Amino acid sequence: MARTVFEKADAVALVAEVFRELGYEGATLSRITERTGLGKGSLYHFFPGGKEAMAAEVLAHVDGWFAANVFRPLEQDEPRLAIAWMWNTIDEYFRSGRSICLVGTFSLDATRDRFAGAIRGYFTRWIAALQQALIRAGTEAEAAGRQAEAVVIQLQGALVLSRALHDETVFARTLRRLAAELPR
Amino acid sequence: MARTVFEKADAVALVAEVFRELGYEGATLSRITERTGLGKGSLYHFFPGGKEAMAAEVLAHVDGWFAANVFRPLEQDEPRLAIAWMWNTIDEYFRSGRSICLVGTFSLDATRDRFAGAIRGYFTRWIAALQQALIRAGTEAEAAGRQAEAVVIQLQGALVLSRALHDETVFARTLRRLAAELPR
DNA sequence: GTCTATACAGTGATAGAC
DNA sequence: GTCTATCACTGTATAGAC
Repeated sequence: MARTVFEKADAVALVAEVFRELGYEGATLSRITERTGLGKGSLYHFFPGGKEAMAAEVLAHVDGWFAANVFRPLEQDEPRLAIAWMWNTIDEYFRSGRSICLVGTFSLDATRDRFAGAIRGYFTRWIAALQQALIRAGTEAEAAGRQAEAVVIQLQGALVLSRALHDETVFARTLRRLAAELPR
Repeated sequence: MARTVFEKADAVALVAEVFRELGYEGATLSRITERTGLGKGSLYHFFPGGKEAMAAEVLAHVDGWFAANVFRPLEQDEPRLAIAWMWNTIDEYFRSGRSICLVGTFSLDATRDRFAGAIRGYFTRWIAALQQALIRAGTEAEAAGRQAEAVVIQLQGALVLSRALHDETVFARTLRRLAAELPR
């Protein structure tokens, strides 16, 4: 059988998907091995810190992706454009609700305490970035804060409900509703 | 050491709390034993079906509680009164966001597939009950459906964010915002 | 970098004494 | 009903060959 050689970046992306689907506790090493095709040897070569290091790197990877594709545009680009861009990016990223938010999953059980800093950082930056964009688009500061928080809440909630009902239309519908409520 | 004798109802309530805090995979038998004070002997006496039966009964218990305290009032009582009652009940139940939704937690990882029916039933009945109340309060049917779904989404999302940020005010703020948007 | 073999604690579950 | 002892198995992690 042909050996497949991975780079670390590939490994992180593959492992991320397993954590996303199964949660931290549900993602056992054997399931990670089985779903990624990476043997234990490879996994511990890439992540000498073991399972906790895998999850930490995966969180950092997700945060980096959002920083580049969502947070920075909101912070720096033309605000209405960045907000419109966010709806599309988010819809693609969560595959219209079929995939879910790894950070959200980690928030709900005791995994939160293991990665408290990374989890808090992700959400606070998202809310702050969106608030700034709204302010620059002409919204009053306090209202912008409330609105930004409400958007993140509804995205997370829509992911929960989408998955609970096996119904992708929930997420798409929520995105459309939010887009209509915010400055365009 | 004094032996404490439990009834099954006590056992279900105690076990529920462990699943809520740790999730299905995180709630190992030893952690359940340690946090409830119930030995394995007692647990398997109450739940011959093992861990999966524990979670199933816990889900049924949660559903029963919501049926009595949230769904039936929405379905049968004066709608504006039932909606006002819901905000208070929910706030207490989730201890203002410090506690989270067991059904929501189970929705996000592979646990969903284990209890798909119970999970879907809980959310569909909640949304349908709220939609009916809104219709009886004078809202047009389709708008009532959208609004009911949005409320459940935002409650779930607020629980995620509350926990992620260690910030209870998120949940309280969301409840107030929702209460202001719905008929009173 | 990937594999195999292996350590050893922890997993869900059962049986029998009280 | 509750306890203790124990089962077979899976959990994370490590070591060494290639």
